[in-house]
Formats: sequence, C-alpha cells, structure tokens
Amino acid sequence: MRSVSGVVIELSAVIVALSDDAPTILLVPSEDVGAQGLPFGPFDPVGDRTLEEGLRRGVVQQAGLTLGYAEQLYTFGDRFRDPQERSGGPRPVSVGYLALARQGDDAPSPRESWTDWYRFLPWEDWRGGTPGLIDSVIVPRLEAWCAAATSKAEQQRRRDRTHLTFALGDATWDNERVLERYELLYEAQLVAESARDQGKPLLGVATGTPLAKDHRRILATAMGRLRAKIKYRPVIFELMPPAFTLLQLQRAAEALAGGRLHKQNFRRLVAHEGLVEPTGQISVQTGGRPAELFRFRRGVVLERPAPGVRLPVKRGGKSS
Amino acid sequence: MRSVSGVVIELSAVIVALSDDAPTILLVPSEDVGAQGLPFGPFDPVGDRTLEEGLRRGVVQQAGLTLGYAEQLYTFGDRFRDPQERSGGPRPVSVGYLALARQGDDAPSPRESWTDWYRFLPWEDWRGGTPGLIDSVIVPRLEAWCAAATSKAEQQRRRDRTHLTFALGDATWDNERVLERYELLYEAQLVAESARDQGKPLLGVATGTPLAKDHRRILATAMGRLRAKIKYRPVIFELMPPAFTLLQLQRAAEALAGGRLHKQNFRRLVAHEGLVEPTGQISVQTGGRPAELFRFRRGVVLERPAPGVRLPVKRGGKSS
DNA sequence: GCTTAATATACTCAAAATTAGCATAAGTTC
DNA sequence: GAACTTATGCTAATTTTGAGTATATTAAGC
Repeated sequence: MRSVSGVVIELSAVIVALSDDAPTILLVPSEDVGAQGLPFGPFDPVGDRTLEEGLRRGVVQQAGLTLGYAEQLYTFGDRFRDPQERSGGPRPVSVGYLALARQGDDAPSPRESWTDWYRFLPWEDWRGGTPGLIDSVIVPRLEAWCAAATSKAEQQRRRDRTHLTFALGDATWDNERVLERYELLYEAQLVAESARDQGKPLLGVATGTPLAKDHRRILATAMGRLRAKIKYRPVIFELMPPAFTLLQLQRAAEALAGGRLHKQNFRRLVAHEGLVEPTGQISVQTGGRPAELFRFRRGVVLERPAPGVRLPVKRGGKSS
Repeated sequence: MRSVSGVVIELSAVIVALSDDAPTILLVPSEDVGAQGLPFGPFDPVGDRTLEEGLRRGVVQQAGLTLGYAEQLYTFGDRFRDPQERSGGPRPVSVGYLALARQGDDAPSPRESWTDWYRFLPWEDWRGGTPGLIDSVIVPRLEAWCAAATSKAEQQRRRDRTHLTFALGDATWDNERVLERYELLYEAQLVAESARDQGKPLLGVATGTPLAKDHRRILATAMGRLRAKIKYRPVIFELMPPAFTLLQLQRAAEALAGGRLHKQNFRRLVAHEGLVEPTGQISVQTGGRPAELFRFRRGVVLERPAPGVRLPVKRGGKSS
C-alpha cells in the first residue's frame, strides 16, 4: 500500500439543543464570507486516541462546550467540498458527528450562537402545515428542472425523485429523507451552495440560508439521522430537562420530527412503552389544568428491544 | 487550523453475496499471519473524486470485482486498530463500506474467496435455534467477566449490558445489535483480537474465526446495518437473481437476519406490500408443488414510504 | 396406481395495536 | 361566572399481527 499525502482529516459536529419549541444548532463564524459554519477541528493522529475523543477536544477548544451524547454520522470526502481546495489547499475529509446538548448546560461565548435549524432547511418544518416555500418556490422550480432534462428517460427519473422526496402526487412526506431532499435541491441549483461550489453566479432565488463549505449537507444528514433515531432509541431525553410534562415531551418530538402529533395517542404510546415515570410533582406553568411531571425511566432500555418515542402523526383532525 | 500529517485514509469493503442459504463475504489474503482480511485500498486524494469512487477503483484493483450497491458504514480510527501501528507505522483511518453483489456476477480470482460470514460471528446465526456456542462458552465466560468487576456498580453495568445484548433473563434477542455483541466479547477477552491488540497471549478459547486488524468489527457493523436495512429498503433484491420463488426470498431474508420466519405470514407481508410481482413463470426445482416465480417490483419505492421485507419471526411453532 | 413426503398457497380467527375521536377534569383570564 | 386552556380518561372502528388449519400440486418409493 503506498502512502498518500495531502489529506487532512477534520472533525465537524452538528450540536443540537432544544430552545422552547425550536431545535437549535451551535454555529461559529466561518472563513467563508457571509456564512456561518459548524464547529470543527483537525484530527490529531498523535494526541487523539479515537476520532470521537478528537471531536470532544476540538469542540471544547472551539466552542467551550463539553459534549454529552455524540455519534458518528458520515464521512464527507467529495472533491471541492471546501471551495478553498480550488486554490491549492489540501484535500479535506470531514468526519461528521451528531451531538446532543441540553440548552443552558454551558453558556455559549459571544462568538457562538444557537440558531434554529429550520432556518437552513425551512422546507423541513411542517408543524404549521405545508411550508409555503414548497408550493411557491420549490415545486415550480423543480418541475422546470425536470422538464429541462435532455432525454425522456432522465426526465422520468427526475420526476420520480422529485415526487418521492417532496411527496408530490400520492406519495407521503417522509420526514427522514432530509438528505435526499437537500441533495435534490443542490442538483437542481435551488440552494446557494450549488452555484458557489461551481464558482458560478446564483440564478434565481436560493432557498434557505446557506452555511460554509458542505455544512448544510452535514446538517441534513444529522437531521435525518436524529429523526430516525428518536423512534427506536430514547435519545430525545438527552435534550429534555430532568423533569417535564408530557406536552413538553410532545412539543420536543414535534420540533425534531417537523410535524404535529396526536396528543392523546402520543401520551398513550409514551406511557404504554414505559418510557417515562411520574415524579409525583405537578407543573403549574401550563396556563390550564396543571400537568403531572415525568422523568425518563432508565429501565426501559433493558426491557424493550427498541425503546423510542412513537410518532402518531396527526392528519386531518381539529383537536389540539 | 494546523495541518496534521501522518494520517492515511484506507477504504475497506464488506462485500456480501448469497450462496445458497449462506451469506458470504469476499476475503483476501492479509499481511497478518494466519488471518484473512477484507479487501481494502488507499484513498487517493488526487485521483479520486469521491470516497466511494476510490473504493470502487480499489476493489476492482484488488479483487477484480465491479461493485453494484455500496453504502458507507462508519469510519474507524481508534489507535492501534492496525497492530502494525505499534512498530511505527502511520495512523490508519479506515472508511468502511457495505457492498452487495450477486453471486456469480464476477468469478473471483484464486486469491480471493467467498466465505460464510457466520464463520466469524457464529453466535449471530439462530436459524437452527440458539447457537450451542452461546450456552456452552459465551454465557459462562461473560458471567465470569461480570463477576470479576471491581465495584458493585461496574458489576451491575456489565450484567445489564450482557443481558441486553445476549438476551439473557427476559430480554429478547435483537438481531441488529451485532456490533454491541462483538464489542462486548472484545472487552471481555472472548475474541482472539483482544489479546492480539494488546500484544498479550490469548487466555482460554476464542470464539469465532479472527480477521486481520479490526476487520471483524467492520464486519459486525456491516451485518447490523444490513439486517436493519432490509426492513425498510428493498436492498435484499440486490442479492437475489432476477426471478425467484417466495421461499427463495424467505431463505435469503432468514440467512441475513439469522433466524427463521413464519412462512405464510412472510408471503402475506411480501405480497401485501407490493414488493414483488409474478413473472408468469413457474419454477420446477422445488421438490414439491412447483412455485410461481416473482421479480422485484420497482414501482414500490414510489408508493411506500419505507419498502422492505418485514420479518415475521417464528417463535414456538412447528409448521415449516 | 397408490401412498408418502415435500412444497405451495389460500384462508381463518383471535389478539393486539392503531386511528380518530368524544368526554370530562382542573386550572387561568377577564 | 363565562370563556378559554390544558390535562387526562375512555371508546369504537379498523387494521395489523401471530399462529395456525386446510387444501393443492408435484416427485419418489413401492
């Protein structure tokens, strides 16, 4: 095996916390003009025993934050994922991580900011119904992109992909296909990064706020993974305070999943799975009848094969 | 950001194919004495546009095989994952991939061999009931390992982990926790790699056949991922011939999942989900009533949100 | 040609889970 | 006290699952 030089391994993190009903991510200033980026740092093959250890060290250094839960997401190595590579920089390969933090665990220093993750992927938030952006901008421009294909076969492939990921026709919206949607918008030149990465000017309106390098792609990967994971592992409790009401838990699940849930069924499922146990205390800040406070029941992980919050999606209905 | 040298990126692949009722993986000779290894090659930051492209190029070079389906699994970077690192080698970071091939698509050259993957993780195959190895070797030695913990708290943690992953007590066997089981056995010194990686002699019997470096860990990751994936993506058809009987499909699912399925319910689920369509032809090589031949129905991916083979596990029952 | 064995496939029936509510309880605001 | 919130209990219709039984169609042995 010949040794290859000119590679640099970066470790980047999507650090998620919940602030009221918004899932937020930690961002830092970036070298890219006019864009923020994810916190990241170099992997040190001499000092770091594992990749994850390097990530934790780097995040402490860059953001002054000590991480709790962290899991590896994906390794991003496409050429020119960092536009700087064009001007002769080394080939950066980035190992992306998803990390969860409780809001207020550490106060971020002024250089960092927690930002609603739907600012970058606004089409992913269906809590208030279909996002207007989809009907007004995304669908028309995707249709144009489909029609612009050179061959009939390619046209059909584009249509299938568009319908599948954006739930046109009779397909249903799959909240886990976050990355597929971002990649489609990237190919169809609907996000600012497509033009930027090719060094071309942007045509038309871009959707969502761009991030540095390929960080929006990493965010999309993280969102998809987290949405999948809350269904079979109790990771949502890493984001909750030690005690919470069932409605708070529901709002958290809705914030991550990007859709509304059926309240009575949600509480039935949560209770039935034994995910939580009552603390005996009562919350009075509800604005209505006081609610019982619950805590995560650690024992579930030993009882159920795949403990997570089930998501009884609400379709037509009126009750809240 | 300071540039760090002394890192080498490797791309390794778990290439799975089905041979009769055995899932097999492609292995190549390894520098490690007495062990085979996964095919791998270096990532070339100059020539390879993407990591996956590098993988495909490397696999063609090393194994003469052209890959169909491939997905990234995980990036392995623990120190001393390659024992050679101790003697001053560079720090190897390996991006692991899962790839699927149809048996017979390419004839392997004599240096490679397709080998039953349960040879390396024999405790994962429950098709013939609980593997004898678990009761005879694994459970007794894991119990000794639990008892050997220094503190009561650590003892309890080890017991919980053992019960959860190996389904002792009232826990149920979760066929996706392949990696967790391997890592437990590694920590408990039940696999040859634990001693080898510490440069110590092996105490007692080792379970399963070892592989080079951390390749058994990569295999465990691949097996867990594939077992999860067949349930929500139609990847199993990448391993099947173009036309097959429902029993052949069931045997394939059982081989991957490592357990028996309920025949009547399996066919009901497969038919109900619209995963397959009849070809109109009949297979005569059944040894009984001839079976209808089916093919994968590509349309499903556009209709169902998560099309995959459901696995109606068989518990007590007698009917085959 | 008949029995036995294998496999394929159709159909059933009870239990469990899900969906989509209604109804009532217990507070706050004006 | 009326109107409005939110919490929580309960239910009826439907769908899905689990675990079969029953029957069909072939091959092999005698």
